[in-house]
Amino acid sequence: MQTFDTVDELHEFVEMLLHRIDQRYTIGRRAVVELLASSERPLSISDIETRVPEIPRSSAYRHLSDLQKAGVVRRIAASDEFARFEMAEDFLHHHHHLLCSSCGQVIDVTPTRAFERTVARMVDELTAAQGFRATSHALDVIGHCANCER
Amino acid sequence: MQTFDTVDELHEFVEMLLHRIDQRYTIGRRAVVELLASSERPLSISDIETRVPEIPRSSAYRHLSDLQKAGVVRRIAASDEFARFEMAEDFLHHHHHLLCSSCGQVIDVTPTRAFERTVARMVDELTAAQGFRATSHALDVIGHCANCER
DNA sequence: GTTGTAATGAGACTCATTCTCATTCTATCA
DNA sequence: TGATAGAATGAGAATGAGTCTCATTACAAC
Repeated sequence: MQTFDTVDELHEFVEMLLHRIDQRYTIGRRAVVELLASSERPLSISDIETRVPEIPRSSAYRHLSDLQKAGVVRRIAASDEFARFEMAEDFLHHHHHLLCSSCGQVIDVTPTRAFERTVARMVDELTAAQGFRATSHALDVIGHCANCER
Repeated sequence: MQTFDTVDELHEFVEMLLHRIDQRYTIGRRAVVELLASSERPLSISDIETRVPEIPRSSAYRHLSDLQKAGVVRRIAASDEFARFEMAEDFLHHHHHLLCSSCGQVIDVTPTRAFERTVARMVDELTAAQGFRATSHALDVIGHCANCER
């Protein structure tokens, strides 16, 4: 996992990942990265539109898709109909998601080491029999967030 | 978990769940349930359309949504753009999913008891701090299926 | 500065999913 | 058994998230 002391280091690393796939690190992409990196939780397109209204929708989608290809950003399918985006795990601690099935909110939670060791072992078992090569995993807990739970 | 010795018992249970929410168990819904219950893997709408062409798309969607409300069916967001459907876990063993990010295929896998005990404990820890009430969880393993892996 | 290529913005387009509404079924009760 | 009211259905229109196109703009390299 990478850690970044300064925002500049973050941007440098992103730039490197983009360069790998022959992409430039432009103003618009930088704005998206800055927003996602400073956000506590995964953001939907409309969240992004609200907070950075000067980026048009089509560009936002394109930036996210390019950043995803570069391994900077991760797309997650929530329990409601729209996708959400967050920084890839190289930029964050490995974590899982609590999905509120009432309001669609997504909350990040960090697992213990012990748990992740168990998960990794289990994933190996599960996939080996199927000839499946795992690249990542996600544990989603579905339920109701504190707000919706009353 | 329910187990069903005969198809009739399955249908009886589904009917009960539908009645709870004042819904009838009609021919169309029965056909959808029979298809999902006999399928090895989660099905997309176009899978369903192919195998039961006499059910129109709009009705299939409505049946699935009604059956989901009744707790008979579960909708899963795969890595590609379309949703897939399978019987709810009361009708199946508790299981997790391998998602192929190349072809979108979804494979069901059954975890060991030990693993699920660990998961349950972990889920409790994670959610308690957030005031989140968990109703279920899903472990998705993302990677490439045997077919796409060459 | 020029030039070739990549990135962007605006809006058209696609297509999975949902909605509408006229028609058909079905449970219930006379 | 028939009548009737409410529920379910089918066909197609509508919605809207996400993608694509293409004319314009920015940028890197010389």
